[in-house]
Amino acid sequence: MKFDISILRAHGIRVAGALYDTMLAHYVMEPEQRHGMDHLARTYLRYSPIPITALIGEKGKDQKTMADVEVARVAEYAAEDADVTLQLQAVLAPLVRKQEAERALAECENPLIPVLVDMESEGIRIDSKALAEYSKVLEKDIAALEAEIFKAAGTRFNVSSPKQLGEILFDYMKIEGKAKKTRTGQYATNEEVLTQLAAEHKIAELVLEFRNCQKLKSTYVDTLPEAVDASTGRVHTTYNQAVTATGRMQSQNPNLQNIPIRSQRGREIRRAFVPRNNDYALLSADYSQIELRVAAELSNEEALQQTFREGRDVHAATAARVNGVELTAVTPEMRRQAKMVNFGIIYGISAFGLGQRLKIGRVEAGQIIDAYFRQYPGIKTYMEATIAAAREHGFVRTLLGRRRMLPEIHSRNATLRQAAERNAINTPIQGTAADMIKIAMIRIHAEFSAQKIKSRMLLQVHDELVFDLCRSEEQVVREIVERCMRTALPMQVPIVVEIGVGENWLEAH
DNA sequence: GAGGTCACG
DNA sequence: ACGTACGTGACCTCG
Repeated sequence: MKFDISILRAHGIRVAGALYDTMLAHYVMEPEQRHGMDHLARTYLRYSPIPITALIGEKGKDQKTMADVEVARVAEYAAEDADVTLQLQAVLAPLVRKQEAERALAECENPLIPVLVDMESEGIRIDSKALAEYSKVLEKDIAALEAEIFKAAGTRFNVSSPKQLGEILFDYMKIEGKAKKTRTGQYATNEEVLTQLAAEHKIAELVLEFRNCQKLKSTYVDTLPEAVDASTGRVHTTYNQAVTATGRMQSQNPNLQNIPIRSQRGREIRRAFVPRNNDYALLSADYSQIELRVAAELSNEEALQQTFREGRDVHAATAARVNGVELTAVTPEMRRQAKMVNFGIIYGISAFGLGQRLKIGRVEAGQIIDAYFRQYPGIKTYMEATIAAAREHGFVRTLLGRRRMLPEIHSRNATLRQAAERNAINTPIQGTAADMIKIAMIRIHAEFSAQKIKSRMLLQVHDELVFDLCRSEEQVVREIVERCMRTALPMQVPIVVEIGVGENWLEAH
């Protein structure tokens, strides 16, 4: 457990119990300290005989304010020797109020706690047999690739060691004069470098494929079956709800938010995520282009909003505008560039960064950005206003009021300062999308309970929710999930949710 | 435990 | 001259 109990002592608080209010921690503690608290709080809730509603406060008649909730806590805690939470509340609640973060706390984070408790307890079923077979396939591929690599190199070495690989490629084989170095002076052998080399040198291609197989095997195929809980037969991840800088969640031990999908070899792993039994299927619900829609909303950029209202392909529409051509004249290359620019906007664009991604010069990238800002002036205004606000206050907020402090915004070091400026632009966008899906999760969970739905929410992957779908409930579950996700936050821009159902996670997409 | 790499949104 | 696209977690090597 990473949590350091000294934080309690620092506040002059006697340590008598473990429970703590996750979200209060979010606003006043460092990430390292929050991490442990977050886990402790939910572990406690899962095993506590005290009703959850008593711990987190029930919306309703006589529990309307935070102070009211405290009354309920006092009663429950009187029987326990657990005054830590209470005493911390006294110290921290005024801080939350001072930060005007009560909405994020009351509407989002606190009610989310029991939802996550249920999701973690529920777990997800995986097909360990299928993974074991896939492991054998990968093992053979890896052995064959390794043999070919040794042949191409003319020597044996540890292909998994970036240091050894770099020395073989650039010193022993001398395949390239101008080898890139990493920060520490070692040869860089990452995907970008190897892809460059692959055109001329077969060995680079082989190493990329070796790495791909090795990654899939060691991180997913061999590891997931080991994570199956002996008593439930399912994989139970741990979610941290209040650790990241933006308000997104994390999944760990194992991380179920980075299961492969982009490569053909990788996406096969999703076939091994299966429903609990034959009466169930998996349902996946995705927000479409959520961060770009949030950006259009926050910036009040009329043209971008209009594109979404008309339900058009936003990247193609952007390409048409920026290039000054008809929609029908947009080439795939133009669309690809426009997509990169749209992503760049969300990340807090820079000419250098865009140029690198598009493999074009900084000046040319700058011209594309200028053209973009001419077409979408609201985006430009929004970026400037956001940075100005960050400078004034030292922080930025999401729609719900979640804060991110940005002390580096005043740094004399340009690199640090510019990074803070990109954070200022990105955080309200990424964080508001995070607020939105969290609220959707709370409402879906509530409606499932009220209607005694047997289907269960299993996973959250930032803009996607995955459910064990009881087949007889398909219609009603589709309706609840789509509506709760679409309407979680009131927005001018239409929110679109795409839903798929299948025999496994891959087919549900 | 740091560094490098790579899986995801 | 420098050097960034934003947010994460896990695995492997190596000192």
